[in-house]
Order: sequence, then structure tokens, then C-alpha cells
Amino acid sequence: MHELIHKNILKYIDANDEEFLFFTSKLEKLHLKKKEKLIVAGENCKHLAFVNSGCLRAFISDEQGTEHIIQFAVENYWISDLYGFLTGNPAIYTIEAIENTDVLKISRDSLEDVFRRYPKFERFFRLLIERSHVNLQQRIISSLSDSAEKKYLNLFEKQAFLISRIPQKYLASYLGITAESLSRIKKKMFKKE
Amino acid sequence: MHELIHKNILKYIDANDEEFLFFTSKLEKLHLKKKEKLIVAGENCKHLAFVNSGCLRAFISDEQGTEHIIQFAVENYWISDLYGFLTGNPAIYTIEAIENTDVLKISRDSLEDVFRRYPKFERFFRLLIERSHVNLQQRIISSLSDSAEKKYLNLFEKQAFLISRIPQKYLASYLGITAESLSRIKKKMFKKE
DNA sequence: CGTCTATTTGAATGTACTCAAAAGCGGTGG
DNA sequence: CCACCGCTTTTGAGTACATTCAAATAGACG
Repeated sequence: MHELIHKNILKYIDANDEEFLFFTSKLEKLHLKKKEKLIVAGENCKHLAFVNSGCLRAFISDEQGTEHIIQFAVENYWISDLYGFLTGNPAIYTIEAIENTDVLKISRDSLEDVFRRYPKFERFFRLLIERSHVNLQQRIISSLSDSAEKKYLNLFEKQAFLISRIPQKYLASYLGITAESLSRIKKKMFKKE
Repeated sequence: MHELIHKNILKYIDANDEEFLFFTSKLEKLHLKKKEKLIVAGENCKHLAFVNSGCLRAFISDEQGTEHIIQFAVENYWISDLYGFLTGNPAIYTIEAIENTDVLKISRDSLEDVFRRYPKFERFFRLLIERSHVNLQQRIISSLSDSAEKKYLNLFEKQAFLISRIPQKYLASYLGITAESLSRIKKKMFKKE
């Protein structure tokens, strides 16, 4: 049940069984059916979540009601509304299951307990956020400099596992373009080959 | 000389004089003239930098030679090529002074020394990166959902101090639009008022 | 004052958008 | 197993917004 998250943590820090058990004792299991929500924008976000199986999307809705996807999370990914989680303010994002999904979640308070008892976990989360930070920066670069077509190609090259798995309309939203545009881009790409 | 950075750190953690002195003993002072570079893309990035006075910009150049600004840093801001700093790989960004600028920088090794001796600094940097992370997410949301005009308005509302201080062409680059478009947006905004 | 760079303006172009409709696909119930 | 319904994807036509390229104006700095 905790194999995946165990491996995930060992990628970043050396935790022995005692430390790891203390950490996992703080985890809560949660199953989400397709379309069910982990976090709803405007509500409190007290947890970080680790995806054991399935797939989630984090998105916001703008004034026109258009959804904008910030992040996907498949197996072995962490996800949360970091803003709400860190500040205690209402969440900005809604996080919803694209498939039936199993997550493990940990509350802010529990995480602080872990940090106090085993400071090396502080390091773990720092590394986690650092990685995520680098990803975000690369996404901004792409959004600033790439055409829609290039953005899709990037997705193809770097995150192909998402393309086969996630409905196009969500991919389009993630790329910041309309579903129609994405459809046309694909058509154009196949013609070239 | 270290007042500003002292205050900056106290915003996040309680550090006593001994702890703070150990930290500052690791800092190196550096003065950059306008146009001089702190970090050059492709080279090693071994330092984090704190801006004591002046202003820097972090940017990348794409295949067409167009520059894209990722981040500005004025007094009291931290800046680095986080990717290079964290991974040891060549830096992605070039960081250049927009004005004559004084920075304090700390190497990765020194930072690790500080973390080992005083783990609370690990917390400090985690909080720093978390904050930065939230900012990046909000920037991605804006780049996905806002028109060029809205992006400029956001800048006006949330970071007005940048507008008065930074050349328009850099602001345009930061917003992901051309200098010509930004000029037209401003014109249009003034007509409305 | 003169030079160099930044900003503004104009005209033509292009990319992605909107709205509308058709086609495709998946799941459900008879 | 097939027929139907709802949702996703594709296609088409017209439009809007930002871009490019070029030139004029304004500003900064030695």
C-alpha cells in the first residue's frame, strides 16, 4: 500500500523504516471516482496529496467560466493547492479526478509533526518543491516563447504519457489553447509526416 | 551592510545573532554595473543571490535570438538560476543588471554548511521557494487566461513598482508580448480614462 | 550637440479565436 | 447486440488580437 510513496521518498532522502513508518502513520487514504473532487476552490486546503493510481487535474475557472488547467498528476506525483496549503487562505484551484484515483494525503499539521520529529523530511519537501519550481519555470518559458504548435510538440516529447491518457480538451486547456485549435494543430502535424 | 538580508530572514524564521552571523560569514559581496552579468546561460551557477540595491533581470534567448524575461529582482529579492543551482547542470538563464546593483551571494556548498549547522535555515529556504512557487503559478494562470491588456493591468495593480523603474521593452518581454503591442496597450488604456 | 537606443505609430499579415454544425466515440439500457 | 444519447473531436467560415516590418519621434547619455 505504501510501496510507491516509499520509493518516491527514497529518491530524495535516506529514510530508515522507523522514520518512514512515522511518516506513513500520518497518511490518510482516499478514493476518488472520476469527476469527484479532492479540493474545491474557495474552500480550505489542508492537505498535500500523493497519487497512488489514477489521474487528477488542478484547474481554475475564470470570469467567463473557462477552465484553465495548471497541473496534471498521475501515479507517483504530488499535488495540492500550494497557495492555500501554505497560507491557510481559501484554495485557488479545484482538483478533480480524471480517472478513478487513489491518493494518500497528509495534513499540514501532520507534516509539521513529521518535520519536528525528523527534520530530514523538511529536506524532502524542499527538494520536492524545488523540482516543481523548475518545472513551472520551464512552463512559463514555453508559454512566453512558443507557438501553440511548439507547445504541443513539447508535450509530445517531454510528457507523452499524458497525451495517450488525457482527453484532448484538457490537454488544450493545459496548453492554454482551445480544443478546436489543438485539433487543427494535430491535423497539420500529421500532414507534415 | 547586512541589515536588509537580516530583516528578510527574520520574516521567515527566528534566527539569533550567532546563527545569523554564521550565515552572513558565508556571504560574498558583489557589485554589478548596469548591463553586467551575474550568471551567464550555459555556465555553472553555484550561487544564490540577494539584491541589496539595484535591479536584475533573468532571461533566456530562444532560437530566433529573442529574449524572454523570467523574473525581475529588486532590493530585498532573491534570485538565481534555480535549475542550474540545484542540479549542477549549466544554467538556463542569464541574469543581468538593469541598474547598478549590489548583491550578496552564497554558494551551494556554503548553504549546505549552514543547513547542517543550523537546520532552521533549511526551513527558511523551503519557505522562500514555496513563496516563489506560488508566484510562478499565478503567473502561469495569467499567461493562460489573460489577454495582453489584462496582463499589463495585473502588473499595474500588483507590481506597480516595476512599471516606474523598468524599461518598457523589458516589461513587454516579461509579459510575453512585443514592445510595440505594449505601447499600443498603454495608449488604449489612457484613452479609456 | 550628436549619437544611440527606446518608444511610438502605421500598414499589412498571421495565428488562434469564436460560433456553428457535422462527425466520431463511448457508455447505457432495451 | 444494437440503437440511442451525450459528450468529445473535427471541420468550416468569419473575426479579433497581436505580430512583423518599416519609419518617425522621443529620450538618455556621453
